[in-house]
Amino acid sequence: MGPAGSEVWHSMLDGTETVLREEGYGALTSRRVAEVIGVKQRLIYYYFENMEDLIVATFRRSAARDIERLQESLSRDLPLDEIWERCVDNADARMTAEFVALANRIDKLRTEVIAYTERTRQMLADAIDRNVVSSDRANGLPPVAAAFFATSAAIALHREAALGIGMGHAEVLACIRVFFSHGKPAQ
Amino acid sequence: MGPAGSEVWHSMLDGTETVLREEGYGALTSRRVAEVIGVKQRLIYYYFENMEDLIVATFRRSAARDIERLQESLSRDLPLDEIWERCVDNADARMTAEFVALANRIDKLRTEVIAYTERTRQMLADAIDRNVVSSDRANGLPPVAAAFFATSAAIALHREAALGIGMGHAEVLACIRVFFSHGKPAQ
DNA sequence: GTCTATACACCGATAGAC
DNA sequence: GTCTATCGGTGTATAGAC
Repeated sequence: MGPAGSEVWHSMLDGTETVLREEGYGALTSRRVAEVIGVKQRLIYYYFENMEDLIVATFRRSAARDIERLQESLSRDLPLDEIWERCVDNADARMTAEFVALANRIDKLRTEVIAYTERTRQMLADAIDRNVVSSDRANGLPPVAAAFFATSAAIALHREAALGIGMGHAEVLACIRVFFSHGKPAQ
Repeated sequence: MGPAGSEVWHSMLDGTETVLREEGYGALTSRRVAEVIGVKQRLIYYYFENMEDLIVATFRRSAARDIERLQESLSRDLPLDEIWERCVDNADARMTAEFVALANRIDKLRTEVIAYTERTRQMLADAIDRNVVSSDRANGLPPVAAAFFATSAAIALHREAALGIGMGHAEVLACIRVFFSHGKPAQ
């Protein structure tokens, strides 16, 4: 077994991300990852016991980075609209969708995806709760629902944009910006 | 080539839907579809030139049914909340997500998915426009954005439920019900 | 119309040289 | 650590009997 955390190890995770993002999980094979990063297929199995382990490791690294970045945004008490910008501009939305699809048949990955989803939803809901003025809450939109709508919209926006659909996107972005700009300015 | 519209032809589309819904597009193979409907794999290629044709035919039939059902709901001037119930209770939401994933790599399918998405969004937006009272529109939620939020939320609800995530779902459903129950009663 | 049988490509994973 | 070579399985798609 090759060393986890080494340069080659990281490049294998990079290759996995690239294939997932650009070609989807149907193209995610050990041969394809090896080709993308310029090594021989056999080497994948020196660093990982099997493909599932490689996939789980890739998601773990990606999720850890995401949560770290989100925490950093929140700790600096950024205005909500900036947090939203970081969510929707996240180029990994397509990749995340592929991970979710894979989670339906890889048990170890499902556990990770569930934990990541619930963790980030709670973080986003807490941030909304701390920052959104009460008039918005009077509209009957609890923070956790706002977090859900925002992330599900972000995912759908990316998915449709990838297909070439733009209908209603401008209106949706405008609505979310208005909602998130109702946050109190950083104390 | 076997006759399109025959009993066997329809059962092949049924099998494709079943596999997509229950196992995802990673499991969608000619062998699997044949097994599910109880015929030999060779027969698939008597009725369809290749797998892509089978997939496109399946989506076409499913989309046509969806639009017909939506039209029927709208023509009877059902209250909005009933239309929403039909959307979110639609057992095909999982299947639709798999079609979208497939559309990223099957050109003929992408065209169909785009047309279907834009058509149903317009229909839903029009229905909202006709039925939602003006106080809701004053909140800054254009009909097309409401249609987008509702469908993206419905998709995310199904996707997360399939993984075993339920966080915030009750709040989201309550919000949508409240919004849609603001519709005027059928004239 | 439906079948058996099969060609060929590519998959995950492993043996073993260097 | 990285390689060549290969096994068994499974995918799409086709040949040809009945």
